[in-house]
Amino acid sequence: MRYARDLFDDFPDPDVFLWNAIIRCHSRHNLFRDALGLYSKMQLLWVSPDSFTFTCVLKACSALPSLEMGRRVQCQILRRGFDSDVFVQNGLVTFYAKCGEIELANKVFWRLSERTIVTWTSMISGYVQNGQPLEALRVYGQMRKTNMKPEWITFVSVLKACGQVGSIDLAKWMDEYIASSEFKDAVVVNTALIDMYAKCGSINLSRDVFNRTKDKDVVMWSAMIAAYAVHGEGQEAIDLFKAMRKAGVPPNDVTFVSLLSACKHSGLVEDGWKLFHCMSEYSIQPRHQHYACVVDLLGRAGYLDRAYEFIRNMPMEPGLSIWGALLTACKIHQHVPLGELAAERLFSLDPYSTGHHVQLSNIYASARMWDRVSKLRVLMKEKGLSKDLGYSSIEINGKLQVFQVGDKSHPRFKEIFEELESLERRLKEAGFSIDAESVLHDLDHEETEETLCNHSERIAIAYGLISTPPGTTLRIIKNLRACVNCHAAIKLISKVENREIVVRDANRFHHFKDGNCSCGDYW
DNA sequence: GTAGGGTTAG
Repeated sequence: MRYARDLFDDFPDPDVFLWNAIIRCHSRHNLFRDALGLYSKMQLLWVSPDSFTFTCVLKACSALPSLEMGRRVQCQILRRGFDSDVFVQNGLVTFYAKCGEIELANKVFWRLSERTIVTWTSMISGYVQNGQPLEALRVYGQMRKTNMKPEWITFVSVLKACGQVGSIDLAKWMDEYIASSEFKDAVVVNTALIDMYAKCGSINLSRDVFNRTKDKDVVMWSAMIAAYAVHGEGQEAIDLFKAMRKAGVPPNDVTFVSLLSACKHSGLVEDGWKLFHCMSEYSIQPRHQHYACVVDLLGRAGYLDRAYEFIRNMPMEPGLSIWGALLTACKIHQHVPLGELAAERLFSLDPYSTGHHVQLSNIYASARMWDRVSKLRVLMKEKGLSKDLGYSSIEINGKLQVFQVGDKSHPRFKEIFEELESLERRLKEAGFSIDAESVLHDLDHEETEETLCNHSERIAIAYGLISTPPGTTLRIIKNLRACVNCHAAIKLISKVENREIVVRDANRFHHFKDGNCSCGDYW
């Protein structure tokens, strides 16, 4: 790289081809700011950029990302008449999507007179990256209507969208479709399939894909380990890691993040601790993320002091995820002093995050320190923090239903609320208090994120109960942060109503049947 | 010599 730059600098009067080459060279080495600097310099020297220059520069703007710089580049593109060049326009779609400006990406996309498979794939993956999987699938549907032939990258984005939606029926349909295509043995596509099935709740189908794929690479092994992690099957993840070593595939840093996260969800503290310390055997430097996993691992298991000690001995400055993990642990184990310490660090690192305030508030509430709860509420109001609305979704007969707190938009909402009341009655009779969180609610008529989630979750459960006959599987998919009481309630419902209930909370699955839950974790 | 991509997780 250095050598290339020296050569370039020695050139008396580089033309646009040379400028393009050196800009691309910097981009390839992740030196995006330098690439953009060179682009500015080139303009100062009156060298006219061409379509190659613009695609490279847009890529650098996307990678940073820098919305402001990209917009300036777009002005140049218009001024110089490159607004019909399909490469440049594809770069623009990607650029806006990577900056989170998905509407602008969409605008550029539909204005184009010509769309290649890359354009379509850029738009689909743009929606996926911005967490809008249904839009991504819609665009894919539109693409199919034009008889455009998908490439393997297109499938990867579509599979990711399916995983985000969480519908197992959709997942199976895509799998069958791909099986009939020329990409059925592609390792990258199969890796995306493994990930998709895991996110749709079926670890067995993930494993089927894994088993049938030859020449597995490190990414595929890691994806399968991550799949076990998300399903709370820590021992399986560790066994797979052993098999991976036996197969002679060296792990990478991502493999270890998945492994450590598998351990922490299964309470395998000592295994996780050993794995963390054996990373150097593979010449992998633990990153901040690995440290965060260990803090989580120790913290969830209740070793709060050990976790704090570990943080203090870290070779790098502990960031958001470290203190966040400690705060979560303090919430689980109701440790007020350490929770306050973690929250203090979080507030200074990220003063305007609602989540951290809510978590600390919940720690206080669980310790019944109501005065501190109110003080915190005042602080939140002063900072102007708004609440994030929690929502839940539920899949019934392949159809996805989304509920938000207090949602009355559903045509059968009256029935739903009645079912909810009857549900609470039945639970109370059985000795469960599902409404513990509403103590907080009653305190000052303001709901925390958590009570909001619980509320929509309960609506979702009620809806599932009135829509499905006993004996069927109920899948509650998104964003559920079921508290201990809700967990107990779902257990009971699975028994009383003879239903299998699959719940996905923030990061893993829980299968409820006959009053039992197969993913234990800390509950 | 240009564009889209698989595993990390609250």
